[in-house]
Amino acid sequence: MMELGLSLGDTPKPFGFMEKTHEVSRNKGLGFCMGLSIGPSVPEEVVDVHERREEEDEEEDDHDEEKQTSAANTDEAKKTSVVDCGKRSSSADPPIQLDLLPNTPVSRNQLPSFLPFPWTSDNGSSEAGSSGQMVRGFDVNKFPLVEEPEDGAALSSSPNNSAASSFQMDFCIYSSGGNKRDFESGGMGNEIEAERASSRVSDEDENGCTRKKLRLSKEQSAYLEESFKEHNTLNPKQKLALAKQLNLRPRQVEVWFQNRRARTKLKQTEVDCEYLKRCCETLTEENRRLHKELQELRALKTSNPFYMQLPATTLTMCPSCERVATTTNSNASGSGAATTTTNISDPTSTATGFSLTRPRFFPFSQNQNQQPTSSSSRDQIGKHVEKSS
DNA sequence: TAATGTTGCAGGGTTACGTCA
DNA sequence: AATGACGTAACCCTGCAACAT
Repeated sequence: MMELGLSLGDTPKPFGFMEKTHEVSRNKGLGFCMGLSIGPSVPEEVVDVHERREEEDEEEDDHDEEKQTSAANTDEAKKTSVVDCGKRSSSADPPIQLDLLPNTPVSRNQLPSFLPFPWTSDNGSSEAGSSGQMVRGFDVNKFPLVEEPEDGAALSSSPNNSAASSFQMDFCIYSSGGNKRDFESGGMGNEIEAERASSRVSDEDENGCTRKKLRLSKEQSAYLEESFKEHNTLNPKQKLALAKQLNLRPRQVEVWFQNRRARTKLKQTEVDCEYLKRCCETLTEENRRLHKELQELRALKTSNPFYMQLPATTLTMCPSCERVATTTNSNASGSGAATTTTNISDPTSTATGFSLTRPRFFPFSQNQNQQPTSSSSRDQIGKHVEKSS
């Protein structure tokens, strides 16, 4: 339980960001016990898609096997990892905006629509149509190989669109070596072999094959980004399907998602820190104001002794039902038993152990007759937390 | 049934590379 | 041309959960 502060002033202006926070706090609570909460949880649509994805994995896997035989071929995968973006205006596509807010709808038309996801129902339901789209978007068989100098030069003319993505690394993948946990048994075919091989890259310092940083193309990044918005984690089938579609190694897809999650978390942490900083500043200012009001009230009490004989209004927070009860004390001077009337006014309040006494007449307040209302009382109470200490 | 080993995965941290001002 | 900042792909390590023995 956290003690609540004593507010003698009128209702200050509400804080917009606290209003917004209430919605967020329903999902994942962090921060103050007043429901002051930050941080998005997993959006519902993400969960839905993820669950739907689980159901569709089986049939999509069959589709992938039919559609992506060339990408599964390791020889082909070694030769090229570029995607066919030439038929789409890649440079005209707007950059993908990172959306950290869970309830913010993501406009699908912000993103390049050249490819359906292998796990979406659209793609899974109509194999022919999706397959055709896929061919238009990422037909690796049509694309010139990177090794060929003239074509490769044309591809990577733009520094930002380094379409010759993974050739340098792929060049030394399949030579030798092994990794600590990559000796699992089970014949899953070429894809697993490719993934195993991709895991060995770190060990390939001999033969002059050091770790080479590879920039993904815009199309690959955009597709991965869109995929990440659908679900921020991958199961093996999703990983393989994405790798096939983008002509990347599954390890690359896996790493990209790991890094993407890390970036999201880092960004969210920054947002949270900024928010908490603003909260702290707001509370500090409110505390300062309340102290000032308290001093003024005490000064007024000493200078005008009749002032405190006015009936006072008490707001009491019911710990059980978490509602604010308005209590009118007919004898605030303390000379007799007080008769009280109670009105439950705020069904949304969550504070506990809250009680404040406020004179009906408040000479230095701006809104003298304003009572804490249901829309803002919780915020008011929340802002009074830890101020009285 | 508990203990132990294996495997896969996610997260945190780090490194190294590519890009840009 | 050199350089530092920044973004990010790739990696390493660790912990955890699921599973098998």
